[in-house]
Amino acid sequence: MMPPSPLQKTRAGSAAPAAAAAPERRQPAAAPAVEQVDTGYLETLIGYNARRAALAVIERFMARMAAFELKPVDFSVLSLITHNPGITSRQLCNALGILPPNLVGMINALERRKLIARQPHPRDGRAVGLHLTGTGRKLMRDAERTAMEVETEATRALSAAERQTLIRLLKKIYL
Amino acid sequence: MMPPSPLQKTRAGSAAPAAAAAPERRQPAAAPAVEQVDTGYLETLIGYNARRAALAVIERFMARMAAFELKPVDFSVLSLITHNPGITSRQLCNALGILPPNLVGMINALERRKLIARQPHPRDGRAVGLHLTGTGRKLMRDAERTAMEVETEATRALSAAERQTLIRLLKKIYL
DNA sequence: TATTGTTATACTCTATAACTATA
DNA sequence: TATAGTTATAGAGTATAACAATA
Repeated sequence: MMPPSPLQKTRAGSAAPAAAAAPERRQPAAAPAVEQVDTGYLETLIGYNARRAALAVIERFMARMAAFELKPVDFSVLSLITHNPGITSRQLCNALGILPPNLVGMINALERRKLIARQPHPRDGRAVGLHLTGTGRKLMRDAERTAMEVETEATRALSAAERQTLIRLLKKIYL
Repeated sequence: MMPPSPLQKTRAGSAAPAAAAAPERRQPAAAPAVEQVDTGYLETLIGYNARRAALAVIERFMARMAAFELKPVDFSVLSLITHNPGITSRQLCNALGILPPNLVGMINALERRKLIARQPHPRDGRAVGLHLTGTGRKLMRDAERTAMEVETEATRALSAAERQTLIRLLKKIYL
């Protein structure tokens, strides 16, 4: 997806030593060169850190879910259908922040793969209820187990308590 | 950017009560309707929470930075140049996970706005050092102050200690 | 009149191949 | 030969307008 890059840290405020190999010569007032990139300032920002962390986890998630031919958004859609049988397209859009025109293709593709089936909505003739097929249920059992494995791998550096804390604090940001 | 949607919570595992208004009638084996979308399962996943949180903060960030005509990536680029005068395009790409072809247009646009200037690299004839202009420095003083205000707004629900903890845990995920 | 699902379409973001000039 | 910067271009993701069917 994106080369995450080591992001080596230096403490902020340093003016970058120009030439490490020639310490004796007085340099003219030339443009300095950067030896080690200082990302200290950006790393103080919640948005920067949250995005980097999300990308790191999602990259790992994508690698593992490729076996099921599921992108993160496909997994999210199937997961919501799994736990909300009969959910409508509109409800999916609202829950996931997807615009209706962009969901149509995903739903059609999942239906072509026989993972989901459309059924008439019991009380609203405009809406269509979405349901997993047997094949879909089987796939999602495996996919959700894999998702849990990804969780374990991605949060390997965290204790169980830290993992709980992280999720609690993230929810306080976006809820 | 994206309607974040309230994301009302219900506890997981419920099979969705079909008709709230007609409790007496025995319903035929029809497709159920979903009254309240249950996102409980997705909310147990770090990737989901990190992405939602990142989008929430970035949305707020974009709204405030529009006054400076800076998108998040522009701010990141200018901020790295600010704290690393003489940084090269390649170093920017590595630090931010941007592919070189996609950085060219951004750099050109910032140069056209007289916010940055290219200077020859002191030791590598292929590379170009990037520097802020006076205008760029002035803009970034205001922009970084605004970024700090966004931090305060976005983490309003967190204590200072929680904010520190959140950043520390996020770094453990992606570093 | 408002809403669900849909089509068409545009815009942005991200990714790959290939070129040039310098090392 | 390898790397920095660049061009062109393809693909994925996200956005708005407008329509038919139903409420």
